[in-house]
Amino acid sequence: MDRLLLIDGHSVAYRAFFALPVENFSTTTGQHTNAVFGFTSMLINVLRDEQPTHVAVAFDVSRQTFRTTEYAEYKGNRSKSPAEFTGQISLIKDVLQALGIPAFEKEGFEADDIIGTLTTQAKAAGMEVLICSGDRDAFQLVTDTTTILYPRKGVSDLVRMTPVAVEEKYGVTPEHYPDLAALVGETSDNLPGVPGVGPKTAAKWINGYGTLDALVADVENIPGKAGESLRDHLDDVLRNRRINALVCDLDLPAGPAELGFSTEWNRDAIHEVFDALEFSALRERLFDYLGGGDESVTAEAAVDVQTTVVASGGLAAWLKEHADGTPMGLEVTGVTAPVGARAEGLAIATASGPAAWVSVEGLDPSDDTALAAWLADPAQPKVLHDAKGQAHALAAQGWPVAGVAADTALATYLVKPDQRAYDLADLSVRYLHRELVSSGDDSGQLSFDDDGGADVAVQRARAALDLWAVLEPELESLASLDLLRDVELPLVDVLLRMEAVGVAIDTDHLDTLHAEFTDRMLAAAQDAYDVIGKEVNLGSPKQLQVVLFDELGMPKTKRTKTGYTTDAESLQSLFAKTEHPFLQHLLAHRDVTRLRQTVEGLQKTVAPDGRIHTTYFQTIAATGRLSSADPNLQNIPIRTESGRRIREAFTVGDGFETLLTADYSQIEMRIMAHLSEDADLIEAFRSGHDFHTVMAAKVFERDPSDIDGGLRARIKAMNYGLAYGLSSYGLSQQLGISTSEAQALMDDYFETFGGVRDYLRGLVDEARSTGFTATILGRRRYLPDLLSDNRQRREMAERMALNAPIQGSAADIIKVAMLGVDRALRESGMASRMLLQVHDELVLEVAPGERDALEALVREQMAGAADLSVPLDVSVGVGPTWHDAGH
DNA sequence: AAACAGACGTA
DNA sequence: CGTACGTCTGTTTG
Repeated sequence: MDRLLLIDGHSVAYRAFFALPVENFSTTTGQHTNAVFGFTSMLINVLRDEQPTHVAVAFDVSRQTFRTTEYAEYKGNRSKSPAEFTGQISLIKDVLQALGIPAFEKEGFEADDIIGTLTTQAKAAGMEVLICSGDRDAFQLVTDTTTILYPRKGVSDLVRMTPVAVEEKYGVTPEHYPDLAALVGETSDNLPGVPGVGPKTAAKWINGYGTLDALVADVENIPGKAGESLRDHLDDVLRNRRINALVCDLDLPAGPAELGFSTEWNRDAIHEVFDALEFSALRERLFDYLGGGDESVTAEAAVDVQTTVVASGGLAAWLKEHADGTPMGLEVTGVTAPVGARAEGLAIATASGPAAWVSVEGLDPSDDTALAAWLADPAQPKVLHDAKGQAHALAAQGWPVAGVAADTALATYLVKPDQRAYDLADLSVRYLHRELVSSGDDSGQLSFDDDGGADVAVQRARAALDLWAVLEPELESLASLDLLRDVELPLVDVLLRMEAVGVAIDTDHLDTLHAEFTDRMLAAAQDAYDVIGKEVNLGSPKQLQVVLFDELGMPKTKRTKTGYTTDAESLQSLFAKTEHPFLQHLLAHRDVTRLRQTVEGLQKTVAPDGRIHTTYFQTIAATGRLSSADPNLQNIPIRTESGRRIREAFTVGDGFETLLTADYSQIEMRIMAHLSEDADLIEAFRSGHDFHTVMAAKVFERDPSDIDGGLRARIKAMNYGLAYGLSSYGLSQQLGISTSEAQALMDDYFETFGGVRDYLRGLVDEARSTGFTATILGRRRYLPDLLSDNRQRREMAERMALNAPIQGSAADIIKVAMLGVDRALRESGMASRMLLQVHDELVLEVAPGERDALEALVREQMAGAADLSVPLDVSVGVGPTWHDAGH
């Protein structure tokens, strides 16, 4: 049967534009090509996977259509398309022309109308139709023979919208989809729907009445609030329905039968276009498809990989042949968490093509030995993506890893620290222009994985290796190669061991706390209910708002997106005004509920060894800090007495003498002193007296003995706020003083510490001109928003620019300290070990008899982690629990 | 079931 | 209207 593929060119190109970062797709002449790349990539995939016999692409011409005449605000919310996008549409048309695919456009109409018309004609001619569009209006065309390929995310993930799929998703048949859309509205087209009517209600109505017309005819009898709302907005609905109906009888220059698609291409034309776009990888994919037409062609074919599935007893020989001291990509599959880690398979890829897959199960003893030796050999460089988890898996099999020459997740993090995720498949597309076959492909019908993920793992191993080849010069040009090699990479091993060791937990103590907090929670809730005479869900801000502002008539607090805040600070101030006892019980309930939650969370994560093993993430925080998760041990309470009792549950483990904590005092202000070279600030630290008092004495020009608690508190708040880009408003809020007083305080402060003022100002200025900030170790953070027209974004970026070098340098320093402590511990042969890092604090477990030596070692390594113009002060505490060891 | 919002713990 | 995080609960959306 004939099969017609219709593509909404604008919609797909626009999706591609936002799915692929524009900065990674440009020609040497500076032409942006991300949208062209994404569009072409999708086109090739669909041609390959769907094998259409006829193809056409439809484009929008301009914004002016019969729809804007009907309703001037149609798509009125759409901002102008970005400058980088304009121009790419015409390049897409060049690609289409080279491929002999017709492009349609029609003045006054949208691409969807062209698609509607061609679909109608094709159906009449008995053709099967596939529509690729990100515009939901097209759903009305879906039938048994017309399917929409709707991009779910990015450009490679297409969902097949069949009649069943549409009905499953929206609860109505495709022909009624526009009825539903008319009721619900379409934000992207700026078509408001009926307020209070969502897809559920709309579907119920339409299915009840059969059609929108029947519903409208009986509109007077629709019950409830929703019915009233419908009557109030009936005109909108009818207008929406007129607008979202596709025109299916346009006069077009060609009909479906004339859209026959052939791969008898003019290869010269294709080469010319792809050369100009610098799409070498895509061209290969295109010609692979042309040449083979074979179902097994995958994107993998674009690189030359010869996978050997290593049979039992064959690994030693394979390694002997291929492990020649040049870097190899490694990917380990299995369980990669600190607890329960297990390696299932390993893929090893060489840069020249040969690759091996080996299954851990049933590994021959000679293979085991050879593999262990290769893994542990520092002279056999390995490149991994996100090595720590994989190293856990290998360690669990008794295979320690050495010679990790690069971790491409860490490398990318140093290049782009603001990205929250570093998925290898994404990076492969971005940097290598290569798609990886994904393992968890739920939409993909073809799964021919009899080697337990061999294909996927081998591709990933190779991708990591190739990615490093791209990233290494990039890091070099950023002067960040040392940071990777000397800090981030060696830190992986330190974190690995900290995670594996974990921290001992007194579970009985946690149980006691849980019982106690539960009692207090129930009591506080009962007290609160008694005051207002009924039970509400105290954990629901929505219900609380009803009680506080409607029923109790309290003054309104600060607005949130959905109402008024009920946060602790606001409840405190409400209590100050009203003295209503409900507020006290509510606050008490919040506090103790929170503590109980924290305890429960900890209880759930205690491993069979009686210890908690957190996971440290090294690529999350844009400033360079670590983060801790599952559980987060960097936010265990300390401020309140009850909270501190939770720290009593973190104890010294069996066979060890005590816990030791060591933290930097005022590290961020010290970094500021060093970087600003402000003489007074430096002197304040060198004096060795109470820092905030000395600072206050300088600002207020008094003797330190004349500084009272109030003055000290003001300067303390100022000191802390400084590196966050504190405003006079923020300072006034914090101190409970007027904005003008706060401003005066800031003025005095900056007059005293002119060097600090100049430094901070220079920081932002420099970041604005270079586009980034840098820490003492050269860790960058890019802040393009410093040039934003939007004031809020710009000011946010300015505060980030103030904070990033300070917070980031502190992160650099403690990372260096951790490496030093770890190295010194191993070199001295001590049995004590590092357990936790909490940004400026380290927690260690002291082996018997090592207490004094360990303290000296830790002090030396932490204080010596950076050479600043002020001393790096370290305070140390010792005790059987984290609470006792704290200070 | 997943995503978002609000709240709140740490440095 | 102060930076950087992670996690819980309730609520809305798909």
